[in-house]
Amino acid sequence: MSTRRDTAARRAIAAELAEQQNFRTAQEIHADLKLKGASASLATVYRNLAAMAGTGDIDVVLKADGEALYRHCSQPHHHHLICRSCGKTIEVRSHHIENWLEEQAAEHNFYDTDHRVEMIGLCQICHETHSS
Amino acid sequence: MSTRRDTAARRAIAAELAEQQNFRTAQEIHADLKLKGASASLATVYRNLAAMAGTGDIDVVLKADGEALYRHCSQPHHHHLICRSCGKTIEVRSHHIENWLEEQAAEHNFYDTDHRVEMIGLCQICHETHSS
DNA sequence: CTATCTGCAAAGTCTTTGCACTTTT
DNA sequence: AAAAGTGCAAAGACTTTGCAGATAG
Repeated sequence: MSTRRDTAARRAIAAELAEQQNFRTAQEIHADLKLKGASASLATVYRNLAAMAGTGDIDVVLKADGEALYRHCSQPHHHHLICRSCGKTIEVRSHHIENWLEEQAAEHNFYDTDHRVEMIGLCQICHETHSS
Repeated sequence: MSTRRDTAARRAIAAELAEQQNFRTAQEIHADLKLKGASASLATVYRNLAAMAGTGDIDVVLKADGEALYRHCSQPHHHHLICRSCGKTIEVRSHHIENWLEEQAAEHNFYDTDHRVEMIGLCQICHETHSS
């Protein structure tokens, strides 16, 4: 699982990730593949996602309950604004933030730093729905 | 478990959290309590931590593998710089960041937002150790 | 043909829950 | 006593792993 052969399962998983814009759980990806006929076992989905995440091919974040969310690695460096109800994600970016983060790391003598900024809330639509 | 009675278990858990500065897992807290004689069942530890986190009495973050880390609620709002090797945590804070985050949320019409900023890297000590 | 990958099912972790019993109030 | 908390063990959810069979190179 360290190397990366071009298998049907891996292709299907990669395709599924490429097709969807939002973060998905391994379970969802597995279910979607099954629906589309291009099934792969849950174990295989996990193994491939882990491999892809390991090589940096895909992004991973953790939901509030600890479940992992995967998404195909995108664009330049950025962060997320996530709706806690519908899961909609908006990418945000700012040089200010990046700079500040790097300054902090340097100031405290940290090396090989990486960071993650996540904001969760209710998007307008869900907010309106909930308050009805 | 919604209200908060003054029980031995809750006191022991709160004391344990107050005593330690770093983030601990529920399992660790449970083990430590057992060692100190002031044991409480794992289920009780979880129930109390959940209750305390719910009322905002303690902070919760998720480890990379999804396990929850708890820590007695500290100071004002802040974020963390964590050593990926030894786990040392440094708290960082900045009005700039907070403001920027709020602006972003507002700009995208998000409500009831919360956010988390985490930086991980190697602290100086671990960096030196690793490169030997 | 050999190294890998996949499926399946069993096993592991962390966490939650049902229920009878105990402690608070 | 009534209400809330606790322990224990069973149950859940997500993820990992062992192993035989299938597949890529």
